[in-house]
Amino acid sequence: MEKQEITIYDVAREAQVSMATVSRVVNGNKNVRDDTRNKVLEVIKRLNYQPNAVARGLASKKSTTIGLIVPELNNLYFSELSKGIDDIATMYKYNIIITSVDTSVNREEEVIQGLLSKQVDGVIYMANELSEIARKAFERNRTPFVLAGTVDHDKTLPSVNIDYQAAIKQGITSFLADGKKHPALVLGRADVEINAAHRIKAFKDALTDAGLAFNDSDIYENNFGYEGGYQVFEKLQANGVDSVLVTRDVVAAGVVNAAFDANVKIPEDFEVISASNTIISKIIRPSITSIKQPLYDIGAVSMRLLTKMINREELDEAHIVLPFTIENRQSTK
Amino acid sequence: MEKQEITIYDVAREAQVSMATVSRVVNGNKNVRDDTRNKVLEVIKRLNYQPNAVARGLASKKSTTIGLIVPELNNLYFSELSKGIDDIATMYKYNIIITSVDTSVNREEEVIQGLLSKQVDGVIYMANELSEIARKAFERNRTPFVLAGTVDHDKTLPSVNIDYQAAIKQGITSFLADGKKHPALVLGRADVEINAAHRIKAFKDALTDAGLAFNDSDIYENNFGYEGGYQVFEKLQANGVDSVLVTRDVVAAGVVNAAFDANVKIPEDFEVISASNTIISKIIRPSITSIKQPLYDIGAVSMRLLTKMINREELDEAHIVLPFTIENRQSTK
DNA sequence: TATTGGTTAGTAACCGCTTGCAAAAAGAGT
DNA sequence: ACTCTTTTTGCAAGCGGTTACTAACCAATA
Repeated sequence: MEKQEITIYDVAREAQVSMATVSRVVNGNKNVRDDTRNKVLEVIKRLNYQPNAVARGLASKKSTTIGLIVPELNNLYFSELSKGIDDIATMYKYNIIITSVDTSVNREEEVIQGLLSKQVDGVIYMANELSEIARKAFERNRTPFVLAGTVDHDKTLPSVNIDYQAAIKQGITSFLADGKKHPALVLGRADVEINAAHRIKAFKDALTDAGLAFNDSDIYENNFGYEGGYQVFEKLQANGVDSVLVTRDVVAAGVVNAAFDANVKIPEDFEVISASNTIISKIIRPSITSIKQPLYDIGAVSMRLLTKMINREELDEAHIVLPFTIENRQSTK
Repeated sequence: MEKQEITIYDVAREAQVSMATVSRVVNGNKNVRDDTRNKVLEVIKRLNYQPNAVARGLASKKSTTIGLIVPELNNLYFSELSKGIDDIATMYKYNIIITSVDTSVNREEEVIQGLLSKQVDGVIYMANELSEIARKAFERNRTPFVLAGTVDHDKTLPSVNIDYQAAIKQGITSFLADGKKHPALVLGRADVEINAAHRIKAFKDALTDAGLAFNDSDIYENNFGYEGGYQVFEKLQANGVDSVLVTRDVVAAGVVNAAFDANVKIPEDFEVISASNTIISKIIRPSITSIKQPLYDIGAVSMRLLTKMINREELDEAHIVLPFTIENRQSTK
């Protein structure tokens, strides 16, 4: 008893109207007499008709689907952003095709083309930085794109961010205010833009403002997660660093645990701030003071922005900067 | 200069062949002479032709897209599963439409219908339990479904799991072996199947085997994350519990921190095991002994299973049980 | 040379829906 | 009753592919 899929034809026949009318009813077009509409709705319900979204997409050139590009699936930072996106997407009846792109592998072009071939109505790109490949792919197309929590120096694409420079600067300044003399910065790769142009610059600025000299060796690159953080602490200590701002929370957790294991007193002798406020910062003891980015909101606002672009509404502002705060916990005074 | 989308017609015209031939080339059909194929491929490259996946889907009734249903996006447990799924999906060229379903809201039916209307080739359902709504929706359809880390007492649908009962039992037994006298179980809701039929039963069994009495009050329901875990510790202590198995890792983290703050010595006076081995269990001090479910593998195997079902291959086994281990950390002896 | 059979390529129907256009129906006005 | 509008409805042409069927081609075999 293979169940036949019910099509718009079946409904039309059963309701004794044309498929055009059924289509109008389904799409809420008002040019339908009330009793006709009711008749059609009754049949739709009776047959349990469900429009085929693919056929619809082909005919209307709208898929009610958006693409989401993330660097890693199993990372709370992006999960939190995704949640904001998902909630708004649901509200506007969009589905989300999620694709993870390990930028080290050269699959970005392919992934973006794949999304476009599925006729997504828009794409949200989340990473720390907009890669050249992605930029070019986006510029070649008229599909709307939004960058969420992603730095783009050209500002060609709409984006939603916080002021990364201000955040880092405030963090470093607070170290100095607490009497620390030798702050450091631990980040992923120093050559990606969000780090080079924003974080490192902010770090320099904070030092300069305080009359301190900047030294390249105070920038530590680390991409190796918790273990990496744990290991980098030794270097930090060897170099006399007494306070550190770490971009990724798991790395920060590694640093804190290493300090704890080395009997270094936090925050008295060593302070830590993390740039992503996930639950890890809160759970670990000592808990970690974090730059509290409104991740959920960044996601939600990005998605809202995307819906506006899809509907070709006027954008008040294509580069939205959301406020951040610093959540004080035990790892700073 | 609105760029026209290149269609198969354009390629056909340019290559002076019919669209059928282009289609064959694109789909790797071998009934094409080599020089014809090359000519077509050259044009495809030159025009940068990208087949429209929607049109393709309509004509072929395959979308090369699968649906993924998760309870929460921002939960490391599901993220880890998703990663396994994603990697295999990528390998087989499937895209993933991810949808989160808060089961408390009654949107499950709608979500599943939405996925089906998009003509997904298959669906992976991840939750702790297969809801009745989902079961019915799945049974009405011939779209392949796989349950990943999800209990289904009827075993009507293919699934990939670990042996939850054995895992819990082993955990509780280890408490007793360590000399603990009063173990407890903290879980989400006691009435969902994975808990009632598996975890609670295993808890009872372990006690019975050790000649201890089971008491309903040793089952604690808690769905409130870290804070909830923190609060439940007080009750545990008041009731004389000396060891606890907690299903969610953040809840376990709450318990551990509460114990720490209450100066209760772990593991000497209080032992904790978590049923999900995410990074949180590893980072927290004392680190938490965890049932190490092969989450990534569960995801990967589920996806592989789904591809087999999609291709109508014979299934050796529709209910796969993967091995688990217990990762000993500081929260147990 | 006629027959056969395997390749290669084209024709056109179809997938299920949207939508512009025009016809039919229903009101309105005189 | 008749014309002029305004609404409601149907027709049919796509949307961009896949694929069954058929025809053309070509070499091999009888």
